[in-house]
Amino acid sequence: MSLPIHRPKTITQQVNAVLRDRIRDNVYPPGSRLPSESLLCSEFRVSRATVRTALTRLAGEGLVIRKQGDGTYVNKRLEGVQTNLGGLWEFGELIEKNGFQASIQSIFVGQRDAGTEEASVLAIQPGEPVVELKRLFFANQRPVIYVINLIPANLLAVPVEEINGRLSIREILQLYCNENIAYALSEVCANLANSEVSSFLKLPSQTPLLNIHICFYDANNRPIVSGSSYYDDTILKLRLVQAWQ
Amino acid sequence: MSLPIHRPKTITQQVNAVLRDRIRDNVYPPGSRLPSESLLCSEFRVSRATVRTALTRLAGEGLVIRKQGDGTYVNKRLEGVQTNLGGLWEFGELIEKNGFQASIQSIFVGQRDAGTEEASVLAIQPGEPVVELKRLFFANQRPVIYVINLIPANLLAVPVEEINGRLSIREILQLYCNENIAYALSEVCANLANSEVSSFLKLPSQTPLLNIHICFYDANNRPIVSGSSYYDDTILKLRLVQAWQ
DNA sequence: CAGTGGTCTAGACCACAGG
DNA sequence: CTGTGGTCTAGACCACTGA
Repeated sequence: MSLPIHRPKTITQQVNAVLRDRIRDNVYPPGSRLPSESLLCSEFRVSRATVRTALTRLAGEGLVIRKQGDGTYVNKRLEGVQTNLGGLWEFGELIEKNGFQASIQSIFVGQRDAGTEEASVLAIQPGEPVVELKRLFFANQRPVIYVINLIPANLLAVPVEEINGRLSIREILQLYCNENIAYALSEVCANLANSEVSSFLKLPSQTPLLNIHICFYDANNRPIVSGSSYYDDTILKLRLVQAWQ
Repeated sequence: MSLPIHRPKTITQQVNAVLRDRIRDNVYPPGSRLPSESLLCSEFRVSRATVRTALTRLAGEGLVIRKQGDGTYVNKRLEGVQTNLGGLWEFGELIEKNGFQASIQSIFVGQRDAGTEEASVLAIQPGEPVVELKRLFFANQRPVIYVINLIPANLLAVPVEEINGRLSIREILQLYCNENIAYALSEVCANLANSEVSSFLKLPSQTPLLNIHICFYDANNRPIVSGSSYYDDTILKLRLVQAWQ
């Protein structure tokens, strides 16, 4: 097993988390102005650069809006559902942000040989073994996302049988492969549901669905997982916030 | 007319631009290691914080990958098409990144009264006037994106007739409204083409299309434009890079 | 081990918004 | 005018990687 190294959070992360909690708990209500950066510095006993790094991240997620010469304000438009881009593949989070209760069903976990196209995405040879995960995500007991993931089998540090199919992809990679995601390339398409997908999602076939292909890479630029997911966007809204510049 | 204030670029932006150019021009080829941060500091005669800010931005776009204890590398997987999220609404850029020649046709620019739902998105009263822009984007003379934008008419500083329908939304807002975008909320859906859309895009109706709704806000949290765009994703790929954490 | 990027500090000056 | 956020500097120490 991998050793779960305890890595204490950095000061910046702690400040970020405190501010995020205060916004969530309405200590800083929507639309209100946050304490000035220098006030936060003295409260947390940290330098201004640290506070600014934390605030920059919140602003990048659209949680706060900064106005030069004025102050930093809580964005009041995010009370409803929303998602930052990074959470695009944390489906549980996505479902709960939409106001539903999330659950996962593992449909298949097993090993097979990679096809030609699959192999090329994962930068392995066709026929090399891959671990396949097919999973279904539910929002309030209703199936909403169907996902297929492929991991090159040689990355796996444990037998296939030990994989818990209900963990997030990030957790699976960390626990079973000792790998961390550095970046991801994804492609968004609109497709009609095929029979496999429509049966799992309990939809009429030929329903238009969002289909997102993704490939995750580690810091060595090696592909570590590919994924293909099908959304029923009538139930689950795919909403993004983007800060500008 | 608005006054085009000349704002000299910050040092960070200049460093960022130089590094970006060098990567584009293969001074730093794909996969190669960049000079260390301290080397870049002495080359540009700036502090390390400045260099790091510039590199952090490049890393966030996935252009480079940083490895602690090792170095910063040019991501070799971005040679082909790709798009960062911010560019999602710079359609010309998107089309050219896909390797096509981009052109714009302005189909309609005019004023009308807002409907109920439109008014609620733009935080105005139903029946208040809005400026509507309908535009078609071409990739190599072939229509690929159809967009409808709505701007509250009271934001406009010039008569509707003066609007150049071939500018980007960002430019239109800056030139004619003196507004800058602070953030955007968007929603991605898979829809079947209706008759209006399918005729413009020259597609059979009932084709599945990507449909992206967006609303841009300024720093005062006021909605300044809404938009609805339809992609033919068989021609134009919607690809995103996301850095992780 | 030496060199890299990751984090953090304590200052400084600026542009800008508000009263 | 005062106070805000925006930018920048010159240091410091740490964690990590590769040879």
